[in-house]
Amino acid sequence: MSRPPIDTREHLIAERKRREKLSQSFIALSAIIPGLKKMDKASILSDAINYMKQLQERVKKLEEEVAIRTVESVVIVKKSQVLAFDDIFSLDENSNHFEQQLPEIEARVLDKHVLLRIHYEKQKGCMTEILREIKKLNLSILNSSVLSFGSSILEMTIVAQMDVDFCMNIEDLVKSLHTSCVGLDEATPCILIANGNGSCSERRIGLDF
Amino acid sequence: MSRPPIDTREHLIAERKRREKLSQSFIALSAIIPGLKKMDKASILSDAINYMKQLQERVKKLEEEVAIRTVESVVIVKKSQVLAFDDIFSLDENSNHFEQQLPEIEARVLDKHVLLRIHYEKQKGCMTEILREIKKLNLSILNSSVLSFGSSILEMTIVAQMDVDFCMNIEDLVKSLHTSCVGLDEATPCILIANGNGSCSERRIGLDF
DNA sequence: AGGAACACGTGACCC
DNA sequence: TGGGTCACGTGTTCC
Repeated sequence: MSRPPIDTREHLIAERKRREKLSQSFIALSAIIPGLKKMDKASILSDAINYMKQLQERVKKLEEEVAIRTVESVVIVKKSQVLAFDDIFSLDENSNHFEQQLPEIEARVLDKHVLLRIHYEKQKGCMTEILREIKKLNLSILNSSVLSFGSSILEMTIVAQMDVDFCMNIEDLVKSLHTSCVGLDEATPCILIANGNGSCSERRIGLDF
Repeated sequence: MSRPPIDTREHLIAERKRREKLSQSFIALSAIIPGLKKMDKASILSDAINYMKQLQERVKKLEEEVAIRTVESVVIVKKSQVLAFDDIFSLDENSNHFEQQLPEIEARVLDKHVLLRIHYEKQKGCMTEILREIKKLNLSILNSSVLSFGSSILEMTIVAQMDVDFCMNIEDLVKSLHTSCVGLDEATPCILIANGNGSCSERRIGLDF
């Protein structure tokens, strides 16, 4: 208490500066709050609080959503393929460079079901071979579809159920199928079946599906 | 100017209340700003401003990312997704969050052929509606497949041929179909058809496929 | 009118 | 010791 009022002038202008600074901050704050009608300090503060809480919740929700979408999106594509995606965009979309990264395999799991999608180059008997590989992995095929895309590409979609002794994780499943698909490029034993009408049909050995 | 200082008391306590209210607001504001060290008013305000701007930018970026992940397909994968792939494997693969990001649409082109893959939640009539949308876009459907995945998800694969007047790029095609799929969530006109045997079947209006 | 909001100058307090 | 911050009471202005 009791100080000599010598520096009252300095104190005065210092306090003015401080107030001015605070006022500017209030204005700056009000400027970034959307939909602010009342511009008095109390309103600015309370609206800032509400708006900030809204933003925080929104960020939280969006982050959760992005995390979810990150996990789910594309599920498991091989890194070697993924890294090649950048090149795709520099190319003409109508050109068919897709084959160069085939086969492309994607898997996703829902409870005991597995959805497999295999995009690959047509080869004789490859479809049955793949189904066979899937069965080997303790998956029971529920239904499947094979669509021809262009003249040389197949789009195969399979829904399968995990058998009780299925124990692979999804990544290994994809890797295993990928290996199997690539292995099809090498010679695989075939036999020719006489159809009785004079023609022949090709058939793989040991097919049980 | 110059008012009789009759009501100075009321004025005094009113001003006190006002100040108290402002102080409380400052405290409340400071409470929701993370990492705030200095608690003086100037710091609270400026930190609030900075933090709020950060939040706004973050929301904007996250929204963009979610939009990208929603609209874009696996083929048209953005780099931001690709870079996140490493994280996928550290998460629980068996959780089924898939429904939350549906529909997922993928398109790829090969000469005049288009391969469409639509992964989405089952809804009455959605399949025919989607086929109809595809036709609207000047695409002739060559063949299609619908597989049920789990109890509520459909995996639809379609190969279509571009009509002579097809002129969309692949990205717009995906966006357009996405919009259509999302639109199916809202009410779409249906009529009930008497089957003659006393039962009824639901049918969409205006189907031409 | 009379309530509400503001800026001001000042005394006190704290590193 | 000062530079920075605060709360206070007051005068003024606006609706």
